[in-house]
Parts: sequence; structure tokens; C-alpha cells
Amino acid sequence: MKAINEQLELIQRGTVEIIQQVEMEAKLKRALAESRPLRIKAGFDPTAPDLHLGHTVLIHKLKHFQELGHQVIFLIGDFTGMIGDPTGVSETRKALTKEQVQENAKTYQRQIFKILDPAKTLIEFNSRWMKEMSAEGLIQLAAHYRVARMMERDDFHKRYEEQKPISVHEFLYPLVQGYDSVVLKADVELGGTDQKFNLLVGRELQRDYGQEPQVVITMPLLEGTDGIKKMSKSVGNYIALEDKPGELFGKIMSISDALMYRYYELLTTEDLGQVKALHPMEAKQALAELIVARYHGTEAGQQARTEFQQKFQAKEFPDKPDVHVVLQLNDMQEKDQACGQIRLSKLIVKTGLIASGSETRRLIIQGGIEIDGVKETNPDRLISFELHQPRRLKVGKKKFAIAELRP
RNA sequence: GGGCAGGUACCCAAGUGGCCAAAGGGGGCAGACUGUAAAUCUGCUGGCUUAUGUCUUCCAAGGUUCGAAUCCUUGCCUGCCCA
Repeated sequence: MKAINEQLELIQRGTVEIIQQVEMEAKLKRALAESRPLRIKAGFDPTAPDLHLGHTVLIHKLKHFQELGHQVIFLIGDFTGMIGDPTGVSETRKALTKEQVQENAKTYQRQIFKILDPAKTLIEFNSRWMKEMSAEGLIQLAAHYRVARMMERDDFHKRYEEQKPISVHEFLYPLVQGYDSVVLKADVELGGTDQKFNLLVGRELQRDYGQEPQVVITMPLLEGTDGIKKMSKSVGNYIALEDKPGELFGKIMSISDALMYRYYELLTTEDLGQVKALHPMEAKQALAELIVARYHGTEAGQQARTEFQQKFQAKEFPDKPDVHVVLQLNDMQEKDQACGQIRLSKLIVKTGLIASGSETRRLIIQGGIEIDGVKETNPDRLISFELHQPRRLKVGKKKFAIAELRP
């Protein structure tokens, strides 16, 4: 294990807050003296099968602790996930089945091990102890915390003020999360700044249960692709680690320059000074390639960059369009053996790239369609096809299709 | 248990008998401009095989009316106050 100062330096990098700094130092000192690694906890809900870049901010911090020789505990909140985190919208979440949770957990492992060392990572599920807990146990747990304290939490407070519903079970969520720390005897828990309240509940519960309270470390929230709201699955502004290379690359390219630097700061170890010296577009492409390569391999990174340049910068038709539509002679009007005509709106609907017929018409009228590079704005225009003569369709900004007539 | 205020399209929110497929904002999509950026400007934003056309929408089910998102009844849901 490294010296305290060196450890602290790495631990502090990028953090928003460490509660309490003094306790952190004491824990590190003791760990060093007794050569007993600290137990570092971070929890995630398996509500959706894929992690996004926002989560990796925390995972990188876990990685730091791992490199320093501490015990990293990746907690999958399968039990709490079934309740639903009260943060944000007041929709009751669907209960996940065991199979879904297992499936999601597998995906989690595959994704986090692109960053963490599997051999040194402990994966836990909080259903392991929560499933065993009786109603009596839950009530006892609930007795450890006060309503007024609960209402201090910002989002509860706001919802209360705004006369929006708060269900009782939502109060249980922070309690269970805190109880996880008790069971795991966590020395440190990591979370986003939005998790501060929940993390602090853990401290108090541990104290109540006669344990030394965990140190709480909060990390900044990564803004999503809109550059304003935090990246989240429910808002839909997220970049998933398992997005297809092209999609991943495209999403990163569509962020603002300011956001790009933020991503560099929180998701890479690149030198920020050097990055800012580059042309913004060059820097952005480099970032996109780096991230695609991290999750899909070096080759995929390069390929995504090439495709991007082809598709958007050179405005060429991509090698691999999104869909390849095969038309039959019965789809056509004005047909004979070897050729036929089809109304443009119908043709676009056939690609399946647009949700409804009305939307398709609008898109055409607004000039969102190109056929073989020529803009076509009349939805009723008849488009001619000859057998085995594919035509190239550009649908909106980023969708491409090939349509071909076959007998 | 009692009193009160509400439930409108993806979200927020106007509309209180016909001019309502329903204002406005957000979000989304498209066009222009660009570095596929961002910002900005403009348009679109229920469905329908081709539409100055038609069908289905304003929590649910009934009802009043020539006509209902709007009025009545019941039910379900949410919040506040009182117990």
C-alpha cells in the first residue's frame, strides 16, 4: 500500500466532497498500519440493463481505490431496484423479475470489468439480506430515522411544497440503502452529489448500529447529451456503454464543445491543456474514438471514426445503411415485368424508419428526404424502380436506407 | 370520517356548451446556418394508401343536449385543511 499522502491525492482527484476528510485520513492510516484494506462501496440499481457514461465517473473512482489496494464492493441494488428510486418522476416502477435482475447483473459485470479488475472486485446483491428481512425487521429499521430528517431531503421537500405525491415506500429507500452499508460494514461509500442524502443516512445508521460511520465521497454528476440535465436513463439523454459503435460515436460528436471538455475531465486521464490546444472537432473525434475503443475495441473505434467522416463530413452514402428494403412487384403501381412505380410516402413508410404515415408526409414536405442525393418534397411523387436497381434514400438527418425492387 | 382543490396530447399547462385535434412553454423531429456540432432562425409535432377529407382523443363509465374537454351522476386517482 502506498503512503497516506499519495493515496489521498488520488482519492481526492475529481471529487466534490469528502465527508469527513479527517476520518478518511484516519481510516487510511489504520488500514496501512494493520494492512487491512478498506471496504469501498458503490451501489447501482439494475433497473435498466445498460450502464451509461454517467455511471463510469463513479466506477473510475472505484478503480482508483482498487489500484490503491482496497476492497471494492460493487453493490447491485436488485432489492431496492424493485422498489424504485424516489428521485425524479413519481412514476411507480415496474417490478423486475428474478430473471431480469440476473440478466441485468450479467450485463453490469461485463460493462464494469472494462474498467475494474474482476479478480479484485466483490459483487453483492442487496436482496441477499433484504429478502430475509421480516416485516418486523423493516419496522425496526424504520424506527432508526425521523420523518423530519427524511423531509430534509431536497426532492422530498420540494415535492411536499409543490403538493406532489410522496409514497411511504419512498421513505424506505434511503433507509435500505443505508442499511446496506451496515451489513457490508462499508468504510467508504461513493455516490453522485445527488446521492448525498442517502449516503449520509448510511453514516447515521451505522453509528446507530454501533459501527464506525462510513466516509462519504461525492462525485460530480455528468451532464447528459443535452448538456444541462444530469445523464439519466429516465430523461433519455444518456450515452450507454453498449450503444453500437456508430451510435456511441455519433452521440459524443453531438455534444457541445463545453460539454466535451467536461467529459475529458471526468472520463479520461488525458491532459486537459493539450486537449484544449487541439481544434475542437479534432478533440471531439479523438474523445469519441477513445470511448468507442474502450468499450468495443481499438478497431471499432477507428472504424466508427472513418464511418462518421464518410457519412457526415464528406456527406457520402455510408457503406452500411440502416436498412435494406426489398420491394415486391405487388407493392408497385404502374408496373410491368421489370419495373414499377411507388408513391414516395409509401416507400418511406416501407423502410420502417419513421413511426407513422402522417409523420412521414410531414418529413417529406419539410425536405427531409433525398433519393440518390436529390431532395424530393412531394409525398405523392411516384418513384420509379427497375429490377435489381437499388436506390439510395436519405431519411432525415441521420438515417439511410437502400431500396431495391426484386421479383 | 368530514370539507376543499384537482385529473387535458411525450411532459408542464390554457381552455368552463359550438369558431377544439384543442392556446402557450418544454422536449422531440425537420429545414437553414455549421465542425452531423453548440447557439440562433424557421417549420412541424394524434391516426388514416394518397386527404380545402375522414376516424379516434381531454381519468373511467353512464347521462343531459341538435352539439360536451367543458353541464349532471357514479366510480377511480392525487394534493391540502380538519378529525
